[in-house]
Amino acid sequence: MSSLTVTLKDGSLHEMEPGSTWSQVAAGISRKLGKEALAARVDGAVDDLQSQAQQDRQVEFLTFADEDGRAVFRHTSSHILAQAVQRLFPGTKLAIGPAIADGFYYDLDSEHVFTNEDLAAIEAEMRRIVKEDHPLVRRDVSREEANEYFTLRSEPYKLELIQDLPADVQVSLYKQGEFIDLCRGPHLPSTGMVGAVKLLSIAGAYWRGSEQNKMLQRIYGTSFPKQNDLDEYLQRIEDAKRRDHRKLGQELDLFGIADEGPGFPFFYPKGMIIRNQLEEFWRQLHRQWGYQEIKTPMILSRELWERSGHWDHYEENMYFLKIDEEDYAIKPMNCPGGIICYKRRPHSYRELPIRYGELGLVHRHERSGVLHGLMRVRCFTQDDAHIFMMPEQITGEIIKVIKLIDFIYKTFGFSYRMELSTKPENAMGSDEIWEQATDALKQALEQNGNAYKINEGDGAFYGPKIDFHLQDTLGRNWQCGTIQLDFTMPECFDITYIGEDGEKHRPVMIHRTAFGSIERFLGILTEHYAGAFPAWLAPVQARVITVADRHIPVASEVAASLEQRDFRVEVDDRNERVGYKIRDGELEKIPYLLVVGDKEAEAGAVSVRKRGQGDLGRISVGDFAVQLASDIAQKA
RNA sequence: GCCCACAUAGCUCAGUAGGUAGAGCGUCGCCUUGGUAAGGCGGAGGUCUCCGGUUCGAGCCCGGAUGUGGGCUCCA
Repeated sequence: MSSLTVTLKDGSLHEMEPGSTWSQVAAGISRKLGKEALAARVDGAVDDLQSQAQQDRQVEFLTFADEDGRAVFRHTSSHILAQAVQRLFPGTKLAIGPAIADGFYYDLDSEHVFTNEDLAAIEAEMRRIVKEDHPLVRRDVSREEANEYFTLRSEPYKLELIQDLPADVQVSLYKQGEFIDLCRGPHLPSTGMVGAVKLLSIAGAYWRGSEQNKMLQRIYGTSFPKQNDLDEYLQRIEDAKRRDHRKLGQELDLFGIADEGPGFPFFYPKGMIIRNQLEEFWRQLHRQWGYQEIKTPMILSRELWERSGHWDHYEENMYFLKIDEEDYAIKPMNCPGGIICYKRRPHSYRELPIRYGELGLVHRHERSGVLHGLMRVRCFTQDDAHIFMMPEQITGEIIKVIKLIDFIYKTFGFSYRMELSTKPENAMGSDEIWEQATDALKQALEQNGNAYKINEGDGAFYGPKIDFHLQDTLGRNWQCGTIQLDFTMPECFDITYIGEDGEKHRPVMIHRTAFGSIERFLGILTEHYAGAFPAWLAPVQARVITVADRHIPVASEVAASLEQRDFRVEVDDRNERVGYKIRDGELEKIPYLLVVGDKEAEAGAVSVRKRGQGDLGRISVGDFAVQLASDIAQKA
């Protein structure tokens, strides 16, 4: 019988025996690939290595280095988790157990409340299953057979899943040892390939993500081919914890949240310096980019919020109050205030676009369970702006905003991705207007050459939006910047401009932020820099350290001279040894420590110690000032 | 809001069989005047988150509230 031919990733052809599996094909290519391959991508679709190889296919072998390969690896890990749980806790009902970014989870329903001690036991059982090295065997079955099986096993969630599978989907089961799960696959050939597993946490999760449904118990875990990789990953998690902005905010005395104000952050003097630097940077940039700054009131009348649509569409996030028997609301957004500014007098088309920037403090009611340090709070300062323009200015203006936001993120070295959110259920305005606005955003993105993902139904109630998502050190994404295009509010507030023709016309609005929220951005920055803020942001840029008490006058002179040049300087004249004060300064992550003793006093110099780099030697105060100024100018 | 866990000095944490609280760091005082990541000695500092219960007696056991953490849901 003649051999079969498949095309490999690099375009080369590979001959193989009829009836061989992808696994055998991989092994035939190289020993290494045979060992490392986890799954095969056949004509674009990921398949089991155990599947029979077929003639004339494009095949690519996936290893742990591939995202899809990792997903298969983790998916099999989640089956092992479920198997272990059912061995130790018979009667536990299984919901779903997918692979996620850095691991996997399984949602379980059990009378038993799982504890951390249970996790250790389950983990041990998982290792046993790995050691037992069960092959995973796929079997396609009829719906009737699947229903029968899971009815017999009393697995209500599986039955519900089967019922909701589209009619044309083949139902399949995967078996490993005594354990059988409903699963589309693909899977590793055998449980023995899962080298190292670790269960990380237990959390509640609603069945199918809906609060209407029962709360299940979710066990999170991760797995790697080698113990070493797992250890490295766990180390990374530890490092990330050390960078947690809540911890650093406390340690560096920057900001915090008191029990007296859940979700309402406090900024201490040092945190305030960073904040003010960010805001100064923002103001300077926005002046350059043609924005004018405004400030609008925190409390405005019910009538205004009814008109803007917030009263109907945003009520559950708002705080209300009465003044002299009249209803008022604390602003959850700055836009109505910006519109009132625009409306204070008529505008000519010659003035447009008008860009009103506002660092506006907004309050939003967030559910108690979602609060998280500075990242998720109940009051925050949006670096907002409202741009009023003619319809023909839309694309150009949106591209400008994208460029401005890009410039800001690059200043901090952040990577980000963009998402376009479309009309939500709870929306104002007609479908036509939404389509027009959404198309305008798409056009700007495409014209500017930006890649983006579409997020159906996630727009603001008044318009579609482009969101910017930054990635933090834990790999979490934070929504920061946003650009929202709005045809609705100009209508609600009946705002106009006088056109070339002398008639009134309706302007279009952009709502946008770059930082998103100063608070969240500062939280992200704190983690990004691990608290070691660059000199332009650092609360203390240099600290002068005295060697002995007799150097206090010289140290004060050095500090005064630097302060005169507008640097943020402190003197540590405590009666302690140099080593002690150095250690303190390093722990406080101060960019420069300047040691002043006899030698420096005599030479009119300072010994410079740069954060993380150690002693750089003696230079004059003037030279140091030049160096620091250069760091600040470069935002380095 | 929901599930689970946690809440002890300014901070980080011990407190093991219920018998009216401990350490390190920080702070204050004294000694030391020391050259690049912690000198020495001493002192002060706590209604053990709050409310209620069990008990002769509660930091510890029980119930509730509040807050925090990990998630779910929701968002900048």
